[in-house]
Amino acid sequence: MIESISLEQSIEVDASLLAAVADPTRLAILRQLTATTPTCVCELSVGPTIPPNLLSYHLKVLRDAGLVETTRRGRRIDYALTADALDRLHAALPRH
Amino acid sequence: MIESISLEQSIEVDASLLAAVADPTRLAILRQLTATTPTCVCELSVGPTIPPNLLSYHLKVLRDAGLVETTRRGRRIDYALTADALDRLHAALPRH
DNA sequence: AAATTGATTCAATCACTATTGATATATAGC
DNA sequence: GCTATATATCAATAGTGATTGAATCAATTT
Repeated sequence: MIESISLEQSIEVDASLLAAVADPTRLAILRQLTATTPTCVCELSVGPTIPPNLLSYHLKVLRDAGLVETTRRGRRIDYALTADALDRLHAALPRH
Repeated sequence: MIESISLEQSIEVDASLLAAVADPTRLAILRQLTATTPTCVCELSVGPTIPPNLLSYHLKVLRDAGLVETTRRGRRIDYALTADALDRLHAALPRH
């Protein structure tokens, strides 16, 4: 199977994983969840005045990337990092 | 100095650093430079048929992010990772 | 069961980034 | 000096992602 010149599958996957965190709002969310997890959406403070629907959008991007997962608690929804989130992110970057 | 709710400076900086590598072409370049550095532009193979000016554009994004640096060798221009490129990238991600 | 709270979804717009095509610059060889 | 090679820059377009505003859904409270 000749694969020499084309972009490998893992590159596309890794690049889109990195894209999921290459945004100030989402990186802030990720850091906050790394520090204290799980955290309900209402307690995430990632900026002066980020509207709830925009926060929802960014959380969805992180969910779709498999970096966070949710559990409902009453009317709250708690967000937590997935088990392999940080490993997968670091693995996407080259290491010397 | 009250800083509680706003996005910290480092978040914006780190997010844009990650954005520089959150692209399949640039991630491929970065990996190739990690493996064999320095490498002249003409020897970078990051896709089936990437036009030279597009490659130039992506290299400029990496240069502007301070991730790569150049040295001229005849009519060639060699690209190499900067000394702290990989450290800065990993530092931008949270670690458990 | 109506009202409230916490969060998501949808459609539309705005903003940014990647790509293309053409032109320019620098070095080397003839 | 002219031509060819290697790379970069510029302007325009296309494509993608973030933001906004309105509407919806689910769980709780009264």
